[in-house]
Amino acid sequence: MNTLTERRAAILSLVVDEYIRTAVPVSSKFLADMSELSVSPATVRNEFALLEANGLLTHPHTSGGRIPTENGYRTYVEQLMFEEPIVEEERITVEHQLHQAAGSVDELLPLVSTILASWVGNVAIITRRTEQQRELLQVQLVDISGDTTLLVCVLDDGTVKKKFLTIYPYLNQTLLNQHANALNELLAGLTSLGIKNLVKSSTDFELLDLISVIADLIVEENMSENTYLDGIEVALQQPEFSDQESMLEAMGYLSIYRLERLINSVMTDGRDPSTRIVIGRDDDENISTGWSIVASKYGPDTNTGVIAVVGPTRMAYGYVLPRVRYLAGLITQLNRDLSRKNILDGSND
Amino acid sequence: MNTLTERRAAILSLVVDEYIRTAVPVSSKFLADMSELSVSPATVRNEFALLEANGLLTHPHTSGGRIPTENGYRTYVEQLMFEEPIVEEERITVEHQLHQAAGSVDELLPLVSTILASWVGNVAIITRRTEQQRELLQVQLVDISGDTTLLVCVLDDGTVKKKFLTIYPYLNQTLLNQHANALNELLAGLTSLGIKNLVKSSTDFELLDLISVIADLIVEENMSENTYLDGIEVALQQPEFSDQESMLEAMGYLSIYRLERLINSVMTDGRDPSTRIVIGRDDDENISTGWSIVASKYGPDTNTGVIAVVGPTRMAYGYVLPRVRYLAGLITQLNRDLSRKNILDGSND
DNA sequence: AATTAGCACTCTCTATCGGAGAGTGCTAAT
DNA sequence: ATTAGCACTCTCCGATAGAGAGTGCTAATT
Repeated sequence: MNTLTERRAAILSLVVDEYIRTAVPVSSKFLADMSELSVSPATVRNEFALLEANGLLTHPHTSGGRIPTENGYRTYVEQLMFEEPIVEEERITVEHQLHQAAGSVDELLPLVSTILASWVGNVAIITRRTEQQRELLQVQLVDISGDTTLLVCVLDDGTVKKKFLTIYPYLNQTLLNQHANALNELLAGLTSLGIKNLVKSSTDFELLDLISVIADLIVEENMSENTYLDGIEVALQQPEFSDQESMLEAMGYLSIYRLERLINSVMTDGRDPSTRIVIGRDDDENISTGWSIVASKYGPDTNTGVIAVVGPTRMAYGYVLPRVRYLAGLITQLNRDLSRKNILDGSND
Repeated sequence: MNTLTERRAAILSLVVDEYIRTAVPVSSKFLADMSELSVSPATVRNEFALLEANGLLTHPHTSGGRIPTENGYRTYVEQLMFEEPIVEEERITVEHQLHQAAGSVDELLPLVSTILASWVGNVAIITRRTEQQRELLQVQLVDISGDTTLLVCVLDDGTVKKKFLTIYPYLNQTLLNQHANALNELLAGLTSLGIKNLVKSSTDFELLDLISVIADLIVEENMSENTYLDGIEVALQQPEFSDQESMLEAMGYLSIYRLERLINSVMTDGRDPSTRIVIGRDDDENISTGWSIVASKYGPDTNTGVIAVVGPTRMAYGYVLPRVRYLAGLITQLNRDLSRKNILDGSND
């Protein structure tokens, strides 16, 4: 195994940069002509050969220039990549767009996913963990029809959860209101866990079943409400998907269900960093060959959610990474602002 | 203009059927070899020439067989098409799948769109009109944080609508409950129109602004909640979209926002039939060349919503139409069952 | 008068060929 | 260690040719 000399690293870096930019294999002549290297094509070719021996470059056919291998991309990302800084103008644009969704997380996250997707020209996905510590603010029971009652729970982040119930014997709205009042007195301010503990501690409540239903409903994960995906169309314009077959395959790969599982498994495999780049078929991940993920956890908790970009391995990592990280920080900040506001308000009561 | 003799009609029908099936231009020899016609290729060619003169057929290049024009498809659909009956087995499968979503319309419609899409191999879309006559069942006001209050409205079909408000001066939860009780006494059982009339009739209510907000919120159209789309992936597998460009163009065309407007405009242009087939660029519609729509209104009201299939003009109309109609009827029936139940339950009180 | 056989014609499709161009690997010279 | 030189490989592109499919038209047939 040869060492990665400085010049060799520079050449690898240039090949990756150029291939990412143009999607065309990079030739020795092209690199030699660049002022930065001031060596002849033959020298570059020698370095090519060594980089290829190290498994960092390859060439699709004998006379067609070099492209990075997956390991080449990994080396590039870990050691060589220049992170394209976010210029003031970009920052202003993003924050301007986000102003429209200052209200709640429900509005914030889909907007951020759209912004990220169009920013980096790839698929953007944001998953959100259901906050286990959310508190129940209010319960409501509404008589819809003779045998259908609607249970409505409002949580402290403004989320509204509902569930249709069938309650025997029939309870009219007046009775339902009485029950709801009793439930509110008992449960308001509790988390799902708190409610469950309450249930455990004593069994002489009326409506015990209903209380359990509420505890479950609060923490129910509903993927379509907690995962936001955007950018499929723009991602599919890349030359990687220039024929119908690869395009359909990509569409299948980019299904929100698959990606949601994938992203979460990548970020919850015990590694600590809040930001990860997974390139191609990694040993211990079930990512497909040809695909990469740039993912970052966002807060305020270590477990709040993940924001990620998914695209072909030929991805502008140096451009994508800072932007994913930046938006993750922005979401964290906005979340923190919201919850701090709640705490302050609470102490005012 | 020549008349459409019986044999000429049969030939047109066979060409359309065959082209729909294979996406390959149909030759005179092929039709002559079919037992049904028992004429020579030369005769078929003569008929071809006449059909072409009438603008019902065309040929993409001199020696490549005939394909239908948009007018050819229209004549086929209006006069010649055989409607493929739904066999018992299909019916059972569909009704079995729908059993899972007996609960509410929210669960029913996305499932139906998925079923329809995979059934006909094209994009299926279902739009739902917000029912203007829905009654408000209950209002809730929840204190989220010092300057944010959540308004929650439950409607008589089980829909829950919410809206964040900023109320000055600050009202704590006890005060909010009092207001909510007052609002419920005043507004429960009213439609949006009823509430607006109430507002008009007298102006001495407290919280007049809030009442207006509620009236608006009840009838607020939220497209993403009321439109269901499925089948893009399966539709894009058709040979019409065999290159990246046409595929991307199709993806743009199949955007849920465009289609939602399109479908509704097609079905609300004053024509009476509950089922329509629009083929290609029609004079008075803004459908694109190459695309067709098979749409049907569903009930129980004349205005409840539309279920439709969208795909290339080379669409199996005889297969799609009965299935769209069948599912429209099925939705109507299920809706009717639901509302009848409500009426019966109401009279029992 | 309608139908059909016959035939020349057109156009597509596919394979093949060849040359230009790009890029490489290797060797020998610097 | 670097580089000039050169033979070699492979792609890309256009031209060419032949097969095949299908047509339009004319003249013969029913």
